[in-house]
This record gives sequence, structure tokens and C-alpha cells, in this order.
Amino acid sequence: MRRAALVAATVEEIGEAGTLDVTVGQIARRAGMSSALAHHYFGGKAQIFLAAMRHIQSEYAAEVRRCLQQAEPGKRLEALISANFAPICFAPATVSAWLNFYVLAQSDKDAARLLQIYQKRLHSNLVHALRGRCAAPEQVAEVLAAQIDGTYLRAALAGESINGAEEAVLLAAKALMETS
Amino acid sequence: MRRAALVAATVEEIGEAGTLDVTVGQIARRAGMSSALAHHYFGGKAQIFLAAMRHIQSEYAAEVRRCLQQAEPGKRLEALISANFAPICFAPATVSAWLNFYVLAQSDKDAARLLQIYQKRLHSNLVHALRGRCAAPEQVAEVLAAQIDGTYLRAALAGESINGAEEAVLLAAKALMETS
DNA sequence: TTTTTTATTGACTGATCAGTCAATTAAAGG
DNA sequence: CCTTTAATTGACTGATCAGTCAATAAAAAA
Repeated sequence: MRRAALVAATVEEIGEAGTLDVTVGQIARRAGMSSALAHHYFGGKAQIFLAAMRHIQSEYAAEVRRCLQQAEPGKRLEALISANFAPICFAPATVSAWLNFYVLAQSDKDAARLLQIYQKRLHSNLVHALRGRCAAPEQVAEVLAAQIDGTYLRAALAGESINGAEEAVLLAAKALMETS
Repeated sequence: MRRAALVAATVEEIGEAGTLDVTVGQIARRAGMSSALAHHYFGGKAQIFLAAMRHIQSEYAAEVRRCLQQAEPGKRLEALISANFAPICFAPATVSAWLNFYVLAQSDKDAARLLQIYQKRLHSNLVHALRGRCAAPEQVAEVLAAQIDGTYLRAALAGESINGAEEAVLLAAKALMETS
């Protein structure tokens, strides 16, 4: 499928360049087609990138479901954190795409809407996972969401030493639950 | 001073656009001069933006010094966190510039170096402030640095509801110190 | 005043790129 | 086999912009 190839090529290209300033031509060439065809299938550059982010988010959502399902009831939070740092979600190119997506969401309405969906879902997942394990799930969820995003940010910049990221978030989570 | 005006205009323009894709012409016009003059003083667009980030970082460093100085020895960490959320450092345009700076640091050598300086200094400040207040200052500093960056990230995207950001980081800091 | 240096700009250039389109090839349907 | 539909592309276009430069104005030095 051409659309799938373009979505994959988009993530790879952005991951390699580290910026959203990749041309449609580059993406199309990597996907093995002409830039005109890319336009034919998606209409424009913005829509190509949004499709790529939707794909990343659906893979993320699937990973979350998978981890939550096979988690014992009292370990939902650990499963949720684990999902965020699964290889599919935490690959350098993926993280780089996220970082650029954040920047885009500041100026692009569609990106902002897509981001809000992710944030709301993460928040509600966190609150649910925290219920019964701390006194103020809402407040702790906010803090933990920032912790996850911040760890992502640093991962995108570190490149290599991504080790310890999940452990860091787990540490914060445990500390927050024990003291609130 | 022309250079100062350009630096200020750069931050404003990026803050308003939410992206690094602002033209030298826009920046120069906001600073009340021609784009040719902007090139005359800085040499190129990249250097204009780097100068703006250096300015932001020097203001930040000054705020950190100020807060640390007037803090009692046992409250260094609180002072450090407070500095990060001072109006000068936490203004929407400033946070937006930071976010774009992060993205740039993925592909630009000079930006990466500048970012590393900031990260190293923040880390060493955190470790110093944590010494004697928890068992594993190094580890906690990593977690807290991510917490601060993540909170910044969310601030750039929230726009309005920046309230509670400092409180969130403080909450995380206290929890981490009590449990490690 | 004259000269030299600095500040300043409008007008260009060269390159890049998103998006279009008419034309070609291939596939599907009848 | 013929026809209709879909896939595919090379070649363009129009616009944008970073960076240059020669020329002018202003200020400083002599």
C-alpha cells in the first residue's frame, strides 16, 4: 500500500533529519515513488505528516491496550508506563517525530486537536491506573504526564543513552504515590 | 542597540508564530530595520536565533543566581525550581523559543552544544541542591530535570493554564526526596 | 572642511519547494 | 478486444526567502 509506505518513510525521514523541514520529494523518494504521487494520495505535506502521527498514535494506543490487558489489576500504572517505553513507541525516529509534532501543535489547528486527544487519553488512563493507589490521582496524573513527556524530550536529544528512562518514570511514580 | 532589538524581536516573533519558520524580514521589521541590516549584524538567520537563545539562557542563569543567593542553605532546591518558573523564564514566548530550540538541537551542532551547557549546569545545580536531602542526588536530579523540561513542554502547548506548573514540580521534588 | 569609517537600505539573485497538470501506462470491467 | 478507470510521472509554475551588493546617508576623525 502506497499510503503506508509514505507514512513509514515520513517517520524515517523526520527521524533522520531531526526536523519537519523535509521535502515531499525526499519522503516520496524514500517510499519509492514520485512526489506527485505523494500529493495524489495525501493532498499535501501537512496531511502526510498528520497521517504519520495518527499512525504513531494508533500504534501507541494498541501497545497501551496490550500492556493493560495482560497486567494484574494492581499493576495498571506500571503497565501503562511500560507501554510508553516499548520499542515501538520509544524508537528514536518516533520520539523525534513526537518532538516535531509538539512544535507543530502550537500553530496547526489539526495537530493541536490530535495532540489533545492523546493528552486526554493519557490523563484518563493515568487517573484510572492511580485510583486507589494514592490520595490525589488527578494531581499526580498531571505530574506524571509531564514526567513522561519530559523523559521523551530528553530521549530525543540524547540519541544513545536512552537507558534508564523507564526506570526514572517508575521512580517518580512510586515516590508520588507513597507521599500523596 | 540594534542587536538587542533583533534578539527581542526574534523571541517575540517565534513566540507568536510558534515555529522557527519566521523570516529574517519579519524579525527585522519588528525590530524596526531592514532585513539586510539584520544580516549585517548577525551574518545569518541561524546566528540570530542562537544569539536569542544565548540571551534567554543568560537571563535564566541570572535568575538562578539571584534565587540561590537569597535562599537559606536548606532551601536551595526550592529556590532553583522557583527560578525556572520566574516570569522572565516562563513567559509563553520564551517557552516557545525553548521548544523550537530543542528541535533545532537535534540537527544543529551549535545549538546542541548550547543545549548541553544548559543541561549540564541544571544537572549540577540540582545535584548540589539535593545533596544532604536525599540518598541518591544524581538519580533524583535526572528525574527532576525531565520533570522540569516536561512541565515546560506542556506550558508551551497549554498557553493559558500555566498555573500550577511550579507546584507540580515541587510536589515531585518532595516526593522524590522523601522516598530515596 | 575633507576624509574615513560606519550604518543603512532597495533591489537583486539563486535556490528551493509545494502543489498542479496534461500526458502516459497499467489494470479492471464488460 | 475495447473501454473505462486508476496509477504514475516529468515537467512546470508561482511563490518564498536567505543572503549579497552596490550605493547612499550619517557620523566620526582628521
